[in-house]
Amino acid sequence: MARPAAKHPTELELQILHILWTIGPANGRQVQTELAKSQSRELAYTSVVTILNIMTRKRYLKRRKGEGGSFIYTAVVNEKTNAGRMLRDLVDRVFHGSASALLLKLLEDKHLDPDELAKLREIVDGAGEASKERRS
Amino acid sequence: MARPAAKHPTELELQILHILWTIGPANGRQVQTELAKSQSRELAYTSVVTILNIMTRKRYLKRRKGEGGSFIYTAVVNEKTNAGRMLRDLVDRVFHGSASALLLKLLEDKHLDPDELAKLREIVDGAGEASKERRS
DNA sequence: CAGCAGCTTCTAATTTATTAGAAAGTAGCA
DNA sequence: TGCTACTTTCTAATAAATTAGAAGCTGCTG
Repeated sequence: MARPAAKHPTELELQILHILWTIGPANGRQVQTELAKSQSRELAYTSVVTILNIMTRKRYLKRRKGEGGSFIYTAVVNEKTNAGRMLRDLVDRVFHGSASALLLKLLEDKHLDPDELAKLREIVDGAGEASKERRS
Repeated sequence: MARPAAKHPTELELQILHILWTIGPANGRQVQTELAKSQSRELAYTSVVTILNIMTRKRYLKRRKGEGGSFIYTAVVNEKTNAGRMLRDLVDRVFHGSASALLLKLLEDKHLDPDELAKLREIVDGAGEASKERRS
């Protein structure tokens, strides 16, 4: 028993999912173009299709015949759902199940850009108000 | 060019790091025992040592000769630093750089246990207060 | 000193992930 | 209809991750 199958999409798979979440159902050629454009990842067409088929086997995608004869791939996994799963996994594996530890880390992160920090404070203020409401 | 080296410790490596962060410097035998205990992962001694050496090569650990003749392994990477790195990576790769999106997801997570939720609110309240201070 | 109990290092097997060429199929057009 | 420009599928190679046995070294102990 070597290497268990990964619980989450791999890096390349995530990039492809991101493309499909963004532009919607697409064929291999479009995915290849988008990969080259956004991710600066120059892959041969057959490489892209190989990954798409593996992702279909893993049930990350489904495919159907399109007009032009080529397959159209659609993301089966939902972006939000996936993000939630991966976040929960990080909480479990890296923060030992403590969401609050993660939040503290998030707030102390020096690499956060000011805009994001402001937005974070807004959310945090809002949630603070909301919980004050509930308490009174 | 197949498979680039992983940017972060793999699952098994993370479990081992966790052990060393918890009990401090340890030899292969101790790590094996702890793995079997906490992670329900029964690995042969030589398997554990192989991983420890790979982790040493990757600069995750350093090792020195101990009294009993066996090597003592020490974590080089810091737990907080690593958690921060992995968190930032998740923000980038899964939440497209938006820490606030991650926070919203964290707050809406139905799988959070009540204790953690309470702690989250506390932090969020505190941060809310703090930012109110700064504004006044 | 011989042997054993322990360690390290070497070697190797398996699976996943990544990459891509070769071969085979298909549909439109000259 | 035969060529061409696509497509898909098959095959394969490489690297990392995981697992572990075989071989070799070392220091006690009877």
